[in-house]
Amino acid sequence: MTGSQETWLPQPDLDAIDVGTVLQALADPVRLQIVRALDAVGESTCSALDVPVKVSTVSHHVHILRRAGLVSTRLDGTSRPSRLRREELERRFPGLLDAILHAPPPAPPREP
Amino acid sequence: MTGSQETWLPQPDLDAIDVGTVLQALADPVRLQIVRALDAVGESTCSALDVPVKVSTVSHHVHILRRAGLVSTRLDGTSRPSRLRREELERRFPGLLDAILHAPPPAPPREP
DNA sequence: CGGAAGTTACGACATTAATCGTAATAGTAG
DNA sequence: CTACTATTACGATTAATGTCGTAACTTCCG
Repeated sequence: MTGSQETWLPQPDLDAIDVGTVLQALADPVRLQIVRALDAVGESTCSALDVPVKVSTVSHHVHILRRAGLVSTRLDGTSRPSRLRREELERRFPGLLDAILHAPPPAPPREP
Repeated sequence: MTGSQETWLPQPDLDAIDVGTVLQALADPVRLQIVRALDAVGESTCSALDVPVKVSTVSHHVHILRRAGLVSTRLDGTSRPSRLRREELERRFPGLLDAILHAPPPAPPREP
């Protein structure tokens, strides 16, 4: 049919992931920024992400996100674009990802 | 009427709290355990919580949770019982606390 | 086949954070 | 007023973790 036959980097079964692992993965500001960026663009490689750290560090963070079950990475030639595991996460932790991604930004401190 | 006149430890305005701060506070296993315990019993002091660390460490973790806007602490004589800021958290981050507290435990790895 | 580009694994360094023991503080009962 | 209890602030130690530079690896294209 489609003949897509895509290959993916090995990723954990979400049922075996504890919610604490997910929270720990999302605790880092850079990783949260990566998750938000992936939510916005849908799919991206490490080098294409606009984050204030070096590419090798981005790769490290994406690796942690993948181990925590948050993203899946596709093999496409020399490129390895990653995306959020939306549907699976919604089934495993209903409402969690949405609650985090749609959280309103903090109000600035009141100035006199 | 009731004349309760309760006093509380200073706590931040939830509107000024970033979701990243909340996630970072919940990232530690001990703190997540504390939050679950408070969810179960409603209110508790540091020394009454059943966690595998010393009381001074529990106090440290509760302090972090309070700074992150997750718990509020009441002054009651020599006792300082803390509780979750449920309603406020629900208004600030709808669905977040429930998603975390009601997350199903991980499935054990398949054994042959 | 060989050069070029993108990605990640590896090792090292710096920073952060968790934990504990002890001391200081505040309230309560006798 | 004094002894006792509960809590937290403080300082020190140890364990994690984020960051980077470099090298190795894979794929694509001429």
